Amino acid sequence: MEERFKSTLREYGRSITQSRVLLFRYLQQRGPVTQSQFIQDNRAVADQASLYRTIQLFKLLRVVEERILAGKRMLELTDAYDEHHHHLTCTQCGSSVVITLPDVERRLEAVGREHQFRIDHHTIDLDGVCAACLRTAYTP
Amino acid sequence: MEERFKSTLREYGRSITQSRVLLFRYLQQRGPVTQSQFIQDNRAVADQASLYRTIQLFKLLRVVEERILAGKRMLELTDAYDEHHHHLTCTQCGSSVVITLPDVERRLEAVGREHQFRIDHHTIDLDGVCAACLRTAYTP
DNA sequence: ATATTTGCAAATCGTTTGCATCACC
DNA sequence: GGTGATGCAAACGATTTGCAAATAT
Repeated sequence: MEERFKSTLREYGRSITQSRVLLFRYLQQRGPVTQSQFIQDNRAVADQASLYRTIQLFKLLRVVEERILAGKRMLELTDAYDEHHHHLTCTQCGSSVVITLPDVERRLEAVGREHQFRIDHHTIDLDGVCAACLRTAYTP
Repeated sequence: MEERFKSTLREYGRSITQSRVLLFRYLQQRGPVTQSQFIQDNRAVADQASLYRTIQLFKLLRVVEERILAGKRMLELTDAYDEHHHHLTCTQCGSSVVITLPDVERRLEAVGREHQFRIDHHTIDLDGVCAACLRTAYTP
């Protein structure tokens, strides 16, 4: 997906700079991340101002999007730069399981058609408590 | 739902103040709203500091939650204080159609069980272009 | 060679806080 | 009457900006 990312930058006349590539790779490896975590983790990669500018650019080019997981606002690569997927997030430990839901998606397409909408994008995310946390929780 | 809201305040030893009730009603009428719009619209109801404190409290008590609709971060009453529903949001005109998806929800319950998660909450939102915008858009 | 991006420092914006006063129970 | 909530003004932190230097095309 890095190639597609570079093509996007080229396509819109943006430079393929070292820090942009590094930040893209960071997002690929890190998965969903809070904005503050993103800034913190990349202090060495670029100046704060540039980090904020990069987030803006990535949002503008739809390389990243915001998403609420277990009540927290996260940044994540969009489907075009990552496998399309959904999250099953544990509100106890914060862990996230990636899931795909092809059947649900087909159903949502149909719902869109029923309302004469052209569906461009959907969000489906689940919050709950994972098996591990359910096992280790306090029992009276 | 206002009664339930008041009970919640009572339950947690919080006062049922005039401004809290007014802000709750505002959210009921307004539906999803950006935080800045919320602040703007309620300058007359309470001081900025109180408005921010109210948002914090409402989030803490899970009266409101954040949600991303058509890429924008919105505040909205949670299901406990509003009918459980989902959004079909038009990215052109910003209009939002409320939909319910009982069959999809049943399916997601099952997905949770398959992963041994206890699902507490889910987010399903659709973005696209509504019939009206599709009709009125520029055609070459 | 030119255009874009970066770093730095300063400015700005939204949000939070302390404290005295006010409203609710 | 006592506790919790509010308004005000000041403080704070996160985000943005202008501009000169650096990097990419």
